[in-house]
Amino acid sequence: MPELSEIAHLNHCLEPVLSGAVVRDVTLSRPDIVGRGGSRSSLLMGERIKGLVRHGKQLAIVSCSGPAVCVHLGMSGQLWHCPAGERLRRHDHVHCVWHLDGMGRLVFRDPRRFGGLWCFSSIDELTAIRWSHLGPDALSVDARTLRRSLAGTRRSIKAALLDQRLVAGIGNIYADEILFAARIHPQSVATRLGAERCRRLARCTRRILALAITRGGSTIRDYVDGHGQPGSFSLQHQVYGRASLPCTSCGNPLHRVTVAQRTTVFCPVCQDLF
DNA sequence: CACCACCCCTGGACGC
DNA sequence: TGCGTCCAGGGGTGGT
Repeated sequence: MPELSEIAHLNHCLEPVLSGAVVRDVTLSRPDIVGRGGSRSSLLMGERIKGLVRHGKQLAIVSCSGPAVCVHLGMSGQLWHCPAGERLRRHDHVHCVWHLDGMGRLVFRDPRRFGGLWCFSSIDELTAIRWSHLGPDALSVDARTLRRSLAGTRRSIKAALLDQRLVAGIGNIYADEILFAARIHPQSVATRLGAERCRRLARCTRRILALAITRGGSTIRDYVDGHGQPGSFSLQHQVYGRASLPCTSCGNPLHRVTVAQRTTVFCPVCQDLF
């Protein structure tokens, strides 16, 4: 389940490999995964790749002459580089393959098809159309911005953190991990967090995500990085997937509730309700 | 406008 | 072993 950390790690893995590569051909096995009426020809065919740009959970592949493709991995999406001469590790659910001139292939695979590709004439157009409604990137979110965002909503803090319009990049796994680190109950009303707790929340958000990036992201089921390697942050999850197991801090059993239609695990002792 | 329920989809876990 | 059922969740949509 790729979130910001997984996409950031992907960015680091793929950028050196893709920068300067020329897209010789594109195989689009499932045209319906391309949004905005895009087609095979609008997927950077013949373009030289300039670099990658990430915002939240989304990654843009930007070409030197302008056109850009936005990649969203959704729930089960994978994007990896297959070096020249190597065979694809998996063929099932591979929806798009970019054949790079002398540089192997870039592969997009997404079994559940919650992800997709979107074509734009430039990174500016992509930013204006697709990213304009997203909040600031969670990796560098500051307390003041976070507090301003939270002040305008009466939802639970967990629901607010998952809302990409307020902060971009936090998914279900890291929302729980961040709230545990900040010792805030997920069902706390967002507006009731004062300045001090917003500072703590912003600090924990940046720290947890940055730590996860250094570990190569979480591995839950499908996730692999740009080289096809699984991440290792799941070994460090304090609450996610640990319902009824002892809290790593106080030893009491962790609780499981549903918040904003998402499974939520927290420690009722360590995390205060506001 | 704010918020919530529902839906899309498939693979894996689990029970019988 | 094999089959049926349930669950996971990002984000779009439509209803309240």
